[in-house]
Order: sequence, then C-alpha cells, then structure tokens
Amino acid sequence: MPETVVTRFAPSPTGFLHIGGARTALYNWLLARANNGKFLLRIEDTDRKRSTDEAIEAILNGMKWMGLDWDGDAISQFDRADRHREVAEAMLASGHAYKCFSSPEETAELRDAARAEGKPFRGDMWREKQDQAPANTPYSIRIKMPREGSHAIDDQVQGRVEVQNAELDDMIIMRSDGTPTYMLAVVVDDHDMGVTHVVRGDDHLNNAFRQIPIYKALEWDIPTYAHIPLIHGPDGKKLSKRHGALGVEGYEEMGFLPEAMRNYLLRLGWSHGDEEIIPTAKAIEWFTLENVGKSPSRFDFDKLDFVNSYYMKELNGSELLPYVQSDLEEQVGHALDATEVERVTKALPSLAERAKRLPDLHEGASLFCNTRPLSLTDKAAKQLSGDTVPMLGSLTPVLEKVSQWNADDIKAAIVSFAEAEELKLGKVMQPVRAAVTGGKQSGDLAETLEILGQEETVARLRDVVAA
RNA sequence: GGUCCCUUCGUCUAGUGGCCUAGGACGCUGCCCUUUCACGGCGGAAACACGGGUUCGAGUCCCGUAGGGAUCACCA
Repeated sequence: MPETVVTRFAPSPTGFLHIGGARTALYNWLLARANNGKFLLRIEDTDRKRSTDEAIEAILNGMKWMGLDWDGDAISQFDRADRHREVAEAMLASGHAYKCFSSPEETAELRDAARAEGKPFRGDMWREKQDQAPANTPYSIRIKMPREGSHAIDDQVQGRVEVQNAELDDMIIMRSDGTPTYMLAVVVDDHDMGVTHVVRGDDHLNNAFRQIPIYKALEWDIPTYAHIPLIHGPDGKKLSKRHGALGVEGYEEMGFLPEAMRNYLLRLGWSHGDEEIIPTAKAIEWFTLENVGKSPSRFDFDKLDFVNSYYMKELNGSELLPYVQSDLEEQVGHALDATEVERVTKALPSLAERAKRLPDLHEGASLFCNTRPLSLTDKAAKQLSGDTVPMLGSLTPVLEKVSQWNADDIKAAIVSFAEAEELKLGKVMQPVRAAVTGGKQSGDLAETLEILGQEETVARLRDVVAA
C-alpha cells in the first residue's frame, strides 16, 4: 500500500501571496489532490517583527481566490514554539546541538572578518568549548553539523544533488531569546504534520542540506523533496516586490479568472505533452512532479490573456454576470434594472468572444444599459454625418414596423430597406451600429438590436436623427 | 568570492541516442471568411548558448567555457 501523500504550503506572512508562491501552492495542492492525499497550510510566522495579521489575511484570501482549499486549519508556526524548544533541548541533551555564548554583534563581526579574508564562517566559536560556559549569559543553540562526508538528496525535480558536509555551518536553531529559527521549525513542523513531500521554490534547495542533519539527529524520516524553479519577470529578472511582482489580488483586479490563473501557472514550468488548455480537473488527473521543468520561466501576460479569454468563453451569461455587474453599475451610474440584467446576460457570451479580461466585458455590456442619450466616439460621430442621418431617419419607421423582434427579421428588414434605397448593406449597417452603440465594440448587429429591444433601438436612432 | 542549480524559436514548452531537414502554444505576420471589432480556417518567419569528447549515429550521454539564477543571518 502506497504511503499517503501529505504536502504543505508554508508562506511567511511578510507580504501578499505573490505569483511564485501561488504556483508553489498550486503544485502542492495538485500533488495532494492527484494522489488522494492531504494539502496542509502552515503560516511561518516565527519572525514576530516581520509577520503581520494583514499579510495572513491577504495570503488566506489569495488562496481562497485561487481555489486552493487546504485540509484542516491553517497552522501558526509561532503557536508551536514550545514544541520547537522541546526539540532543541532534546538535541542539546543528545549532543547534536550545543550552546553558543557569542552575542549577535560579536558573531556578525567574526563573520564579516572571515568573509573579508575569504574564509568560510561556520559559527562554531563554542563548538569545542562547552566546558567553559559562562554563567548568567544568554546563549543561542547551534546544531553540531557533521564535518566529514557528504549527503545527497534525490530531488524529484532537480535530480540527485550532493553537498559536502564541510560546507555546512553550525546554524542557530534556537535564538538567545528562546524562539526557534526557521531551520528548526520547518523540520519539526513538517515531521509533526506528517508531511511526505516538500515541494517549494528552488531558493530552498541549499536549505535542504542544512535541514537533513536535523532529521538525522532526531532519527526522523526525511521527506521527498521537489525544488521547483522560480518565476522571473517578463524581462528575465527576478520577480521581486519592487520589480512588478503583484499579489494574486492584483491579478483578480486586472480581470483574470481563477481557473485561467491555475491553468497558466500550471503550464508555466510543467507540461503534459502539447496540452495547453488544462482545466483543473484534468490537471489533477495528469499532475506529476516528474513533468516539472528544471529551468526558471518568465511571466508572460500575452499568454495569460489568451488562456483567460478561453475560460471566459466557456462561461454562459449568468455565470459571467457576477464578475461584471458591480463594475458595470459603477460605470453607468445606476443599479441595473430587470430589463438591463436580462439584456446584459444575453449579450455577455458574444461579448466574451472578443474579450481578454473581465473589464473588457463591462465596457461592452454598458451598451445594453439605459444610458440615453449615448455619447458618441469620434469615429461614430464621423459616421453619423452628412446624408447618413436622413437615411437613418427613413430606416427608423421601417424598424418600428418589424412585428417579430428577432435577429432574422431585423436583418431581413434592413436588407430589404438597403435594396429599396439601392444602398450597399454596409452603408446601412455601419451607421446603425454607430448610432446604436455610440461607437462601442459589439457583435453581430442584428443580434445586438434584438437584445437591445425594439423600443430602445428606435429611441436611440431617433436621438441621432433629432440631433 | 565559496557552494548549488539552470541553458531548445521573442516567451511557455515537446523531445529521455536513430521517429528531428526539431513538434505544439502565445505573440508577430500573409491570405481567406466578414456589416465593425473579434472568433475561426489555411500558410509564413522564428530555437537545440559555445567548444571538445563518447558513439555507426547527440538537442538527447560526459567534460570544459560562457551566460543566467539561488544561497551563504540569532529572515523565512
């Protein structure tokens, strides 16, 4: 029987959920869901100075928006400090760790000096002098790293990676104020939470080698590692906060659908042959770590737009409406009435045909709201000059007489009008479109008029003729 | 600087020694469709970083060079 897969996402709450974190979370979530396992969430808030409640909120909201649900409650790492301390004490007792009486300032000085000389700094000032421990002096606890040999991990993404133990420093696992450091806390928490697969950014690859000795000291099983490459900005530079990195809520505001984000982020660094459109259900079916790429990738808005437009087209009018209604109401300046809701709902699918992002939708949808008289774009105004106005004047009564207000009959009426007047169809259609839409982008004209309704159509035409 | 990782079209990628005169997608672009804008259809330009090996044969394996990235805290 295969072991149950348990993954986790462990962000530190020092800012929003950025795009790289979102992808890491997605991969962890997918791995768990694909294997019928568990996906846990742990907030790494042991750094009290930098952690904020706002950031925790932002991260949780980001996860929810992305549709990444976690099993059980989100765990606060800080709440587990007692347990971390207990483990540190145990390591001290077993001789796998020792007390360090150097102050932070002193340590920094020694480190800088060592680096200036080009020598490695291992922080092992007190490693061999435990018998000289001063009384009443605060101390931190450092791990006693092995100095001989090496160890290797079989990373599920990076392959076999080996590091010499001599490269490792005696890092601090418990600060002099009694709080645990990250290196200790991750190991203890991952173990206690039963995490089997650690999937995280490859900026942690080196950390794996510093964490493994802790597992060994405690005689715990070492999890399977998968270090995924980082995401860079469109310019190839690291995606940092000052470099255009946005929280996922930024993408929500730009008008991207969560499903599109999931698809795009999944495909950025992972592949399943030539598949491009991968709905989440398929992703769960197909996801494996071995198909994760090894090289960093760049974020590309053009492709995200493409994916997003695909998913928008998949939705029907009433599914689309909630995404646009409030922005639309803001734009037209009033709450939509029942007629408007009906018109907009009908129009949305064809609007989605030519939209990339959600805001493109309410731009076009506003045309189906009652906002007479319409303001005309320059282009529309230009088309509504000269003899097109009297032409519209004669067309209006014709449309008024259409008894069955549907696209086919409307089109037939316009066509026979054009024939009678010996005008090219375009010469009639274009001005009507301009008059009725005010120059806004819209789909098939007859269909647009049908949705708008006879009364509103005629009224808009009259507005132009009267002007 | 030490250590570690990475390197196929502009971008995301397929490719696991012969199926590759390197495939798909986005973007760009020609044509067609068309009442606008789109969508769609059919085409096009566009890549194995470089140099050595190994092999009958290398994008695929090995070594080196170059470039990019990560990391070296009492941050996570």
